[in-house]
Amino acid sequence: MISPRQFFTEKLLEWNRETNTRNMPWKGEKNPYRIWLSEIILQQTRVEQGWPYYERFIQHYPTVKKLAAAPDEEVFRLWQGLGYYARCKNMLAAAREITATYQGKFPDQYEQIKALKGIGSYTAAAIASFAFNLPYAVLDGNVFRVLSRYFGIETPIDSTAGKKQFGTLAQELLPQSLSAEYNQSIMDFGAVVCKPQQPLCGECVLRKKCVALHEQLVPHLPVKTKKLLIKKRYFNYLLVHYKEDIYIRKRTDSDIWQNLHEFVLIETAGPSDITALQSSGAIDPILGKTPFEIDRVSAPFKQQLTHQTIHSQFISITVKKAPAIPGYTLVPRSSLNNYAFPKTITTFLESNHLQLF
DNA sequence: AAGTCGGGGAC
DNA sequence: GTCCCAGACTT
Repeated sequence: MISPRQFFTEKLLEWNRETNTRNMPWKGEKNPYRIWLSEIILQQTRVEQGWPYYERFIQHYPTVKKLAAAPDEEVFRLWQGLGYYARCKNMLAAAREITATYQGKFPDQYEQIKALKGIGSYTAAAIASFAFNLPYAVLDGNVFRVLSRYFGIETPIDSTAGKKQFGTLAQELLPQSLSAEYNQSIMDFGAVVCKPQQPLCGECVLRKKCVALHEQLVPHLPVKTKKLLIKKRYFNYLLVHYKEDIYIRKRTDSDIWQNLHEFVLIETAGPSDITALQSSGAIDPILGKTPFEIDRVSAPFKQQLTHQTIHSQFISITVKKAPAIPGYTLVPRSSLNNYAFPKTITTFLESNHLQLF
């Protein structure tokens, strides 16, 4: 009698060879730089969303040295719209580390790979196995889901105990000589068959021994404990025009959108308008006594983030003298396409055809 | 151990 | 609205 574990591994590999038709530009790739780039882009990101970004980055930066030599702002512009911008910053740091320390040759040992910025246990295992055939099992959202269902494990995957338990199991299941193929198989299987919603249990090659299916636990697995708390925030953006220039700054606080740019921000606890902003004295510390003229006020914009709902509006004003606004700099409006902005701002800009009112 | 970091697609 | 995606880092 074949054990559940052996059944699992063999059926998975068989499914990959005979049934799996999932195709991606980096599949079968052996160039560690390309594998790394795809893994960074795809962290918490759907394949369909990351795909065009991957193509663009490979075109602009065919080697890690090219990426390392690129100006920060240019790279952030390419990353614009993809989210989780710390990935971009860490990616650049890693590219420069690889260039400086390893002469541009991607390190081929797990510990060296994992020591690079932005590379955690998942990405290190992915690079180690795909590029170098090292026996490290990947543990991502797909793997958690497939393992928890097939083995009927109810330990929360977002707990320390869960990560340890699933990590140990995943490593034990890995066929050491087939790490690349196996890792690819289990992730594709989780994405195509053992999906989060409406998994294809009817045609699943593991169904005979799937604990969750037999105990009707499929919709309840995997278990997560943390619940999401979503805050509402209200951003009032002043588009302060001086001649052909406008004020912007780079966000640096420990907050969302680090390293992206924005216009003059007044955050309020609730919905506000220009009259309320003036009477509350919120504008004084920014413009001082500089007289200004209100040109136009935009419709409200809403953007849903994982932990926050951002309500924003854009207020266009003109000044005849250029005040010193702390933290902000004047740049030509025509140069705005050289800077990376958050989605809510690019959406606003595009809705106005870059006319800024 | 818990919080936080984007944007988008499926339901 | 909800969930979650080829996770990692900070506090």
